[in-house]
Amino acid sequence: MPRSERQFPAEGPLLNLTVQQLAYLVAVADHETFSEAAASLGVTTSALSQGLAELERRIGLPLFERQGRRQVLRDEVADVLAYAQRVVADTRDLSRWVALARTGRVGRVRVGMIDAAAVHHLHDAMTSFRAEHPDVDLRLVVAPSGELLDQVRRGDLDLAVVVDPMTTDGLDVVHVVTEPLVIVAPTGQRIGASATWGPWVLFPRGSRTRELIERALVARGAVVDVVAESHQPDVLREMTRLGMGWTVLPQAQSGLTESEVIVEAEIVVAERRLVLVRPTSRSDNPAADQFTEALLS
Amino acid sequence: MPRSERQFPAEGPLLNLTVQQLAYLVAVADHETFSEAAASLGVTTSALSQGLAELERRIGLPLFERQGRRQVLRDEVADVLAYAQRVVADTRDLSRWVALARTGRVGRVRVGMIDAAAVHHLHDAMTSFRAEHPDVDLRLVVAPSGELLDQVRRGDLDLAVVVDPMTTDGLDVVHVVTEPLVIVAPTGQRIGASATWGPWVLFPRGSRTRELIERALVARGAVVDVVAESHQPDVLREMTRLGMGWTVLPQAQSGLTESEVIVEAEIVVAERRLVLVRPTSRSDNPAADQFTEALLS
DNA sequence: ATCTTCACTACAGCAATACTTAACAGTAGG
DNA sequence: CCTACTGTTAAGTATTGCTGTAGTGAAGAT
Repeated sequence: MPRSERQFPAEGPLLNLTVQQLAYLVAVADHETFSEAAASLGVTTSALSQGLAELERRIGLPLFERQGRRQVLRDEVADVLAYAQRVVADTRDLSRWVALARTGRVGRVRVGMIDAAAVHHLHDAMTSFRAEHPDVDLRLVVAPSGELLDQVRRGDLDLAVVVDPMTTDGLDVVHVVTEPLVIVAPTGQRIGASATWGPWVLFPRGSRTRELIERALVARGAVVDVVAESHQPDVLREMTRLGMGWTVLPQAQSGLTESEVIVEAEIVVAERRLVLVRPTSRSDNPAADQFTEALLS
Repeated sequence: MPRSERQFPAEGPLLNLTVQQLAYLVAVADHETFSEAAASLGVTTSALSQGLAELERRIGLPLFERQGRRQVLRDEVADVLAYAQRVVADTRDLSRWVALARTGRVGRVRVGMIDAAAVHHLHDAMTSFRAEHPDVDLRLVVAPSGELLDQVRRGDLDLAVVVDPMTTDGLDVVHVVTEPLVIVAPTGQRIGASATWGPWVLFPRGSRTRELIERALVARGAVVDVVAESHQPDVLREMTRLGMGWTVLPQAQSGLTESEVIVEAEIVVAERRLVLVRPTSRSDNPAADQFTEALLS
């Protein structure tokens, strides 16, 4: 159908109005004259006049009547004005919300962290972020690095703090902290030559940290015979206490104070880099940007 | 300020959105895919896609995320969707209201009538209009023709039924009814030769009907000596009963039945044309159009 | 594995819109 | 009458919104 033929929206499902035009109407209702109203909106009187004429045309009803040299709203169209005021007010609210959302002060951040990061390294940063951004909906998933990376890639998470992965396709990676991995011998045993170490209770096969640990142990000439596995450092630590075997843990989760570690030679066998990963195309979540900034500062 | 520089509405008072774009958003929320939504609105997918992209750009926040080959609303922006739904719903209501207003089924009609029209000639037409257009706010002013004409010219009335005026500048005039003006003699007196008529109790000087009456009486050779005046036909009629003098009244207000009038020769001295007047520029009040139609049919 | 379908996007071209400035016109008050 | 103040109209320009066509990439079929 040629659009020029339908002079009236009578057929039509919906009036096509702009918020701008409605704002004009509201401004005119709030000010004595078109000129004042136009000034209050920062447009020329001409623009206002034309805009209102267009609004009138689209609605198909006369909205104004001349009174002397001014033009005033007819009171028949109080309903239209009420509508305009409602929409403009709603839009103002939306604008404010958007302004907040764009600066990351409201929004949602879905964060993944491995346990060490959540509990030890970034706990304080997270609590202070919560305090400073109370309106941000912060959701935390604690899981092993591999799972978290998958979720970031799938878009289920906005960002994650994980052990530095090998493949970083489609991800932005920023270093957060490097933590030492320390050997923990069963209760009562000394750490001697690497050939005497073991057997081991370690993180499960497939885990990134396990990989780092195995490589480090092999490099030092240790035999890596694994007799038990767990994702939970607590569990591994307890097994060493029970004498089941040796383990290697992030220092923060080893249950050893720094001084305890230092007195033992050779106890640090490796280190792991914790990194923050985000999808590369991430100009899209200001709240996540804010969170990232909070973590890195 | 060059408009191209302000990339973001951040500074900005108000987002400039169109109802159309919001309708797109709502449609997308209601349908599985963009294609369906576009079809439901009768536009191409391309238009919908571009429209939503534009909306996204103006809001400055990502609204969608890809899921496989579709694009779905992010749930972070539930607020935006709620806003859009509110505005679209309001606009739909407005559209309906406007449709009614344009066909004159809602609105306001300010009507002026001289007493004879309101009470005798058009009473039935008005009551049936009320019944058929219950949502039209009908306001009636009863006053002499001169006052009503002024009010129509000032725009205080949408239309009026008055005695056919001499000057009709800026007014549309349609004939409604012609009514005879009959002589009423004081009780007990016969209507003889015109020279014997009088003295008179008549409508006030300045009244249009008075003018018609005087002219007619003079034309018939009567002496027009006026001893009392009133705008109210009842009052004039009563004065004749009290013997104060003769009068001339619209037949309907004379208190005489048609048969009573007919038996007397010479009793009809003139007639007056009642007309409906409206401002010439009157494509602007559908309710008034409807009312006019009701009166004339 | 490739082919097809689906769901959306990019681009060109065109009409309509929304501004600007400048010139105009009607009214009120000296 | 002149002036100041309304709002409107005209002309020119940038922006917008649409259609149609031609992609692109993901899911599913053969």
